[in-house]
Amino acid sequence: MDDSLKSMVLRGCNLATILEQNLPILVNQPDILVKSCEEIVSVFSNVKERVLYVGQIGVQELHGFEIGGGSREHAMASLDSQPAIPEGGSAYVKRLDDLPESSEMKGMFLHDERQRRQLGLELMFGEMRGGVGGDITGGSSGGIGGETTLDFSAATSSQRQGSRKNEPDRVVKRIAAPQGNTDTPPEDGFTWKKYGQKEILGRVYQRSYYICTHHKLHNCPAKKQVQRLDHEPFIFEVTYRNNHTCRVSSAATPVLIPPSTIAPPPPFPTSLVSTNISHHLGGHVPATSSGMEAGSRGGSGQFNDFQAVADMADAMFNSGSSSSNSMDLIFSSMDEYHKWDSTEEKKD
DNA sequence: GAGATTTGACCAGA
DNA sequence: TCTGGTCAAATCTC
Repeated sequence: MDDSLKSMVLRGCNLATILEQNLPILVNQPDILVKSCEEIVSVFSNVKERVLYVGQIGVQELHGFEIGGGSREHAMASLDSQPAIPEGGSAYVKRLDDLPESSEMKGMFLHDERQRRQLGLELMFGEMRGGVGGDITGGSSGGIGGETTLDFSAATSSQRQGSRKNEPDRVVKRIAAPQGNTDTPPEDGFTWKKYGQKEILGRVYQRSYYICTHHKLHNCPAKKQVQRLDHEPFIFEVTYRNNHTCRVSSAATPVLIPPSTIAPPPPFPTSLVSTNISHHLGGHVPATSSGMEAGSRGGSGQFNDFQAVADMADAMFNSGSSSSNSMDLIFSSMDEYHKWDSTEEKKD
């Protein structure tokens, strides 16, 4: 893990600490509370993306959350070693709730169940049943609409317990319902036609079946299934099967694109929210640590930061419709970060 | 009227 | 035989 990544993690921890220490005051100032929560989510989401995309520790660490139907003891398996995956066993990633209370990883995140769910942090540890042997690829983000992707493209059909023979490669994602809307599945940038809905044994909610609307025109074989989770109706489990060949949406979320082909996101800019907290709280914010300072910037760059953060937050948290627009917004915001970073580095 | 959605029936894998 | 996935006719919406 490089220093910038460490500083980002420390920064997220510090923000959480600040939030915790000022919680009694912030409960009466919901606007600031929400902003600070969003910022913490953004920081850790960015860390997650960088880790997964850069591949420094990504897949191995996620494997540490137990793949292979093992016991609770394996849930926090050593990050230094790959857990054993039983032949033909089911694979899943342990839920955050299953992590021991002493877990540092768990301690990094908020303890309140509802808040975690709202922020989508739990999605980083989403439960998964299905195949074995595939890679876990990084989702696009945390927060509302955040997602966890498990790519089983590398798994053989014989390894997929419960799946049918010759079933095409599939990717399972968990996506929070946009704005808490449980009526409509989250958009992913592609256009789908619903061709079936069915009650599934042992499931509370019906599963919906979709096929790419361009399957006739472009002979596109892409399909997806959308299933609401029994215990968390605000979260959809979306199973993608087959790659799109239609290329109907250039801005669509690149579900199946290998992480290695995606440029790592730039370092997340520093926050103004924490500054705002300090301002609003009249100096209740504790002294910054080295981690905070490593990520802090001042001067005119703050306005750009704020604007970019606002844009990104708006795109990530408020967009429930056109994915292309939101993704454009996100990437344009990232471009802004990158430009700003470059200029700052030149100054240094 | 065209396209999307719903829903019951059918098919095939386990 | 059971169950998940798909088909296709009926219905709905624009």
